[in-house]
Amino acid sequence: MSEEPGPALHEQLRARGYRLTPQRQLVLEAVVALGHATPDEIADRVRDTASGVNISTVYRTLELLEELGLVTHTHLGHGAPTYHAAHDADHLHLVCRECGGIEEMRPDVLEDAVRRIATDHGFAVDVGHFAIFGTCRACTSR
Amino acid sequence: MSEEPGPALHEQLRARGYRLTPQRQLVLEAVVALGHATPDEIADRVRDTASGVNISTVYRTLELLEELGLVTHTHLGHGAPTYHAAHDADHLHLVCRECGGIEEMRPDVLEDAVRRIATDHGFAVDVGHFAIFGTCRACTSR
DNA sequence: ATAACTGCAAAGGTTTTGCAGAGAC
DNA sequence: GTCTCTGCAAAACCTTTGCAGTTAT
Repeated sequence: MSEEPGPALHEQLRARGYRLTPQRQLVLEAVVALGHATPDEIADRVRDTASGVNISTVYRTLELLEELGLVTHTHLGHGAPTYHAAHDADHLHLVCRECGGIEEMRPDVLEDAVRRIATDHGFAVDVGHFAIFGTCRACTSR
Repeated sequence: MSEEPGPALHEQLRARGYRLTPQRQLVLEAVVALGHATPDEIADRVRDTASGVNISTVYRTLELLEELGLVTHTHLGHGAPTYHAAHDADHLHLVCRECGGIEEMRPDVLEDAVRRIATDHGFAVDVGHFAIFGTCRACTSR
C-alpha cells in the first residue's frame, strides 16, 4: 500500500497557503474509510466519529482535497456525485440502469480506446471519472 | 433519415394504454429539434413554439418517452441531464473538465471494449449513455 | 495579530409530488 | 363518462454563499 499518513496532508496544504484543520483531516479520513461516498454520506460518517462537520464545510473541503489531488469524484448517475480517495480511484463503475446496482471493474479494457482517443482527438481521458451505464447480467436474463 | 412521423408516437402510446397529448408531441418535437437539451431548455423551446408546457410535465413526459425508447438521456457532468432523440443517440461525448467544452465522437473506438465487458462481466453497455471526462487538446497545451 | 477556516442560515437551482381541474378516448 | 394527463404550488433535494465568530499559524 502506498498510503500517505497525516503529515503529508499538512505539507500539501501548507505548500499552498492552506491550513490543516481537524475538519479537513476528518473528511479525508472518511473518504478513505468509506471508499465510495457522497458528500452527505461523508458528513454522516464524520458525525459518528466526532462532533461533526457542517455540510457546507464538507463541500468546501472536498473541493479543496480534489484540487490537491487527494480525492476525485465520479458521477454515477442522477443524484449526488461519489468521492474516492485518489489512490484507489483507478477503477471503473458499471451502473445498471434497471436495478441501480454498481459493479467495479479494472480499467484495462479501455486502455486501447483511451490511446486512440488521445491520438485521434487529442483528448486526454480521465478513465476513473465516468460511469458506464447499461444492463447487468442479472437484469439481462430477467 | 429514418424519421418517424406523428402517427408512430400515437401507436406506441396507445399500445401501452397511454394517451397522445399535444404536450407529448411538443416535447418530443423539441428533443428532436434541439439535438441535445436539458429539461429546462426543452421547456423553453416549447414555450416559444406554443402556449407552453409546464416544467413538471416536461419531466414526466421525458421519463415516459424514455420508457418508450424514443429518447435517451446522458449525464454530462454536474448539472442537469441531456436528452437526445433515440435515433441520433449513437455518439459519445467528450467533456473537458477544464473548459467545460463538449465534443462528439463516433462510438467505434469502444466496440472492442464493449465486447469484452459483455464477455467478462455479462454487462451490456449502453454506449450512448455516458460522457467521457478528461482534458481536451486546447486545454492540454495550455 | 492576522488571515484562513468554520458553522449557521438563507438562497439558488433542479426534480418530485399531491391534488383538483381539464382533456383524450 | 372514464380514466389519464396537466398545471399549479409546495416540498424535497443538492449545492452555494454571505457573514460573524473561531482558530491555525
